[in-house]
Amino acid sequence: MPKAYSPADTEGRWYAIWEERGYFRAGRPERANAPTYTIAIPPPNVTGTLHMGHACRTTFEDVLTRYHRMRGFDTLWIPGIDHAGIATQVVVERQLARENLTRFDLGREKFIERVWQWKEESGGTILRQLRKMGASCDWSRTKFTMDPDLSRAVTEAFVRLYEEGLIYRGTRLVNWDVQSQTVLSDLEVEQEEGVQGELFDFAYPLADGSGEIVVSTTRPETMLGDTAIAVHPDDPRYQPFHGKSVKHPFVDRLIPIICDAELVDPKFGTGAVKVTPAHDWNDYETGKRHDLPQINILEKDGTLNENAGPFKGMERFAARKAVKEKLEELGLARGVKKHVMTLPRSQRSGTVVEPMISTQWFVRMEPLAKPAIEAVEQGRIKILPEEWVKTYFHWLRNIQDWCISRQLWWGHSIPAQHCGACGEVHVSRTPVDACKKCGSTQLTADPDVLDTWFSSALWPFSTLGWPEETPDLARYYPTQDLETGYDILFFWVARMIMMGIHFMGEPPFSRVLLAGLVTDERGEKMSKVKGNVIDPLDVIHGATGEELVAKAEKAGAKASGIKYLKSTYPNGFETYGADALRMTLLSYSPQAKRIALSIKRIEGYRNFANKLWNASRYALMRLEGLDVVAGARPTPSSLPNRFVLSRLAHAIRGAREGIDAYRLDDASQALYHFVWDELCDWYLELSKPLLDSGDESLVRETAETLLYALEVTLRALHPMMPFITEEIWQRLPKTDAAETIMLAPYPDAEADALEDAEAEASMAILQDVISRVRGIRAEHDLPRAKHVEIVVEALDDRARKALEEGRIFVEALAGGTLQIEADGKRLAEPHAHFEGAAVFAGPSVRGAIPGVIDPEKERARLTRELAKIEKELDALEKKLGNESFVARAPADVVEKAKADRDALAARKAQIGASLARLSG
RNA sequence: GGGCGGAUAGCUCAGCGGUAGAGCGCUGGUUUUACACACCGGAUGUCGCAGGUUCGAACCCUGUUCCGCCCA
Repeated sequence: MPKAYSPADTEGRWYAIWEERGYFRAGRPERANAPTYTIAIPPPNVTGTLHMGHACRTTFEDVLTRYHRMRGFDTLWIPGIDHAGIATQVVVERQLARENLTRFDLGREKFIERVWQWKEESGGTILRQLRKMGASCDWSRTKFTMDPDLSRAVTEAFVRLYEEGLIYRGTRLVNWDVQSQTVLSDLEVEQEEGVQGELFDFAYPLADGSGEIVVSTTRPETMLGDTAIAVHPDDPRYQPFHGKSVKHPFVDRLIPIICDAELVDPKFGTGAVKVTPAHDWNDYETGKRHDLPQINILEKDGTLNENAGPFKGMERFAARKAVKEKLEELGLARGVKKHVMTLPRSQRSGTVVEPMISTQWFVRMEPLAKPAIEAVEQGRIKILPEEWVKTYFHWLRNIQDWCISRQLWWGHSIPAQHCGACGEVHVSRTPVDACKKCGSTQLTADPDVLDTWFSSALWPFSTLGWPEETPDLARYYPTQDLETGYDILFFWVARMIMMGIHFMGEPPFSRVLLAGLVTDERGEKMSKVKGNVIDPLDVIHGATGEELVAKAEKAGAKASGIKYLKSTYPNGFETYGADALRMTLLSYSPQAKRIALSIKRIEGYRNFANKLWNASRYALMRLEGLDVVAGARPTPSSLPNRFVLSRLAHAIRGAREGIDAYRLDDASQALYHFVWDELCDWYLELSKPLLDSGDESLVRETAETLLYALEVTLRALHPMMPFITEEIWQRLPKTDAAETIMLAPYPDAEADALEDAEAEASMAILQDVISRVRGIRAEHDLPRAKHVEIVVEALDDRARKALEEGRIFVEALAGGTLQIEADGKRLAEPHAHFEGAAVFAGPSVRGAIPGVIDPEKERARLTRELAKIEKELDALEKKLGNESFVARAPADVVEKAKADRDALAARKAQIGASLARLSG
């Protein structure tokens, strides 16, 4: 075995074997009667490449999947990709642009062909990358949302919802993305807060020439669509204006002055508000209240239409400028103020979204939301961490209808036809030949496609074959856990719950597990421009500083981003490996909304992998020629062997409880702590004197326990660190016939380990003595080679037994000869009996090391120790001096305080006396 | 404007009613044949601020300041 673990030599090899041997597949015959455990992957975009968010998802889901697989479940992790409407269309359009073509040059059909061609060639790179993370998906069931079967599911769902009156076509104000030239749902509009803008004031002259009314706007061009001026009915300033009209300065139109207490805040601006029902949400509602005309002034591309009169054909922002200038010219401008505002931007294109009146398809959400709320209220779905439940309820209880049509080419067609003769709309699974109302054959297919999230909402059952009643659907629906980032709780999770309940009659999963977003170590969102994107593959495989910079530059990072990159990671990344990255991602609390990924932390887990590797190396070296195999649990007699099996039980319990409670941070921590601080730092060291003891049965027992504990630990760790655990496990001699650790059973704290409180308590005493002796060695610069005599006295029976039984361990680990005192005579006055002795006092043992001290250093050490003891003792005495505490606190708490106080007092006396002797 | 969350060791964070924890960093020592990606020691905190509840508060309550995010 090499001295250091090399992930590069291990990971690819094992993954290929696992995949080739079909270990990831669900439906293994021997598990035909086993309970199922299913997770549907949050399908990444077909255009996507692996980023830390995916790495995070993949790790969490893989841990859950592997854990359940090892526990014997028939485990299915369904992989797949999303067609990602706008994103994909943009990628292919950009490609066309390089050939000086637009999608319109190709035409719809040819364009779609081109997208498919792109998809076949370079789509789904990410699925290959997920394998690098170790994802144990059942690749034989990989789905794509545009596959024929999934498209059929979309059509079926649409038609059924339409027939049930839950999908309708409506004309109303919608969010329009002028760049992508499509409508967006509310969720796809992001509010950019704190934008420095300006408030422009201008005057409308009254039609009767009796004066003017001044209004304010951040979007002057919208005045071309104004159809009212609103004032507050109670505002005395505008009493004389009630019932009057103003004259529009650019288009031939009289605009009424109306009173509206809801829209107008008399304290804001001039107290008079221009009303543009066709381009503003509040104004739209106001318009409906007052039956105002809706005048649309925009074309789909954001230029102004014929309703804009002289401004027709201008781009919206150019028009804004032109309108202002023209108002200046006319003497109607009334000044400009700075104004902080919120801008709605398209999540996809980033452009400022324009509210516009349009005819679109909508899903009526309220009836669907109700059961989705109940499912969580009744506990049929559990959302973790629980703090998200409130957010979930709040959104669903205030839900708006969902605009599902998109004016794109790439996506699922809306299964509707429009009659050119009578206007009748037909929605059907297969197209009709003639209009059912008028018989006309002038039917055109609805040109729109569906919101990508519509198909995603069906994902947990469409991937299993719905609407066909397939065996997979019967066996694996509902799934168990759904794990994803909290950012798509509404976009995806809530909609899946609604659709799952609606179409399948029961929720699509029983738990929703939400995780935070991965950011850079400063807590800033990773972005190509900022140059702070950490590519999971670079972390896994390693990358030089130059490579990182070159990559960031190619991705379009700003100079400041490059600077950050250079100063933060001057030497790039070493080959940390997938296991280290996985452990790191797991180590963050799921309650944290930010996962500020630190390379140092990854390095720490890389070191951990190496630690595990070397512990195994030690074990295998020591086992050579001993003919032991890992198999049934040993029942050792020696203290360290009992100790390690007991701590192992504790670690397994921690791991299981952590995973079950979706606290993978606790689970990984429990195992990390066990391996490093208990198995390696203590047990391995304790095993050395045992294995060197020459006592055949003791050697055998220890070899068996060592191997056994290691083997169980590897299985416990496997879901988190699949590669290294497999690599080591395969090298261990064992009776287990399993071909792979992947299919070996997950350890159980009761059956596979052995709790032993007695052994733990005794070991704690030995550990205490060893640590104290080591502390004295360090303080007095006593090298390991310097042999010392350790005189100890047990203060109780257990300690006496432990010291007698543990002599060789203390001697080996502390380095010295142990002299156990038969009574307390000499250690009661150590300085009278031991020349130049360093003394120590633990909770159940006191002792001395004669002939070693440097008086100065010893005094310093004892003073420090005494101060610590006194601080604790003071606190306890104060507490016990409080009558209320003794009277009201639970008896066990009081008892413990008393016992602690007595032990501390004894230690204080011992240390205090030594210190006094030294100083005197 | 409404809602949610955070403020704990130099940094990143865990703990959420019974004497303050981890990793990294800092620091002294060690080539002890598993591991220097290591080992053995050490130092480090008015747990944002102010009140309250309690025998006891980092933890519960109220207020307050700053910082995030979400929704309007």
